[in-house]
Amino acid sequence: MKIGELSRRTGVAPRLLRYYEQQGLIAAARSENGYRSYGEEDVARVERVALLVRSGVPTRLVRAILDLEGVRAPELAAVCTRDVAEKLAVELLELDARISCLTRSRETIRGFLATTEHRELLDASAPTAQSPKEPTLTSPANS
DNA sequence: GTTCTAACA
DNA sequence: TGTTAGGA
Repeated sequence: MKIGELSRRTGVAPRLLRYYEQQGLIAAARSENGYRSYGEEDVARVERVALLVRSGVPTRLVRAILDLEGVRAPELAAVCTRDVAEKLAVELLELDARISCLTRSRETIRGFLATTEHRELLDASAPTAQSPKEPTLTSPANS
């Protein structure tokens, strides 16, 4: 499929799709006319990238995460440089800090809403709640 | 009409 | 990112 269709199916603007490609987050084959050509798998890939980015993960980390998932063989992981490992450890710390921050914010909001007369809005998919086409989270391991 | 690259405000 | 230019 071409970029237009991928854009419609993922809700990600063509402009952004090209940007993600520049950042090495997604790869696209090229057809004879020079147009980017995507496969079905790319739909999920893009949704995943988009979710990661929307979650506040810097593109540079998104790239790292995606690359890491590609390295399944323990033999390869074993050769991870000390330098690389230390950088990843730092990312992990920053990620934990953000998750904690977001978790506290969520509880604060949830707690407040539960106190109001609009508690029903806490029901997962409330009619008015805006949650259009949320991709079903991540692909690999996801709760 | 859709897509491409490059570049500016 | 939006958008415009100049092509294919």
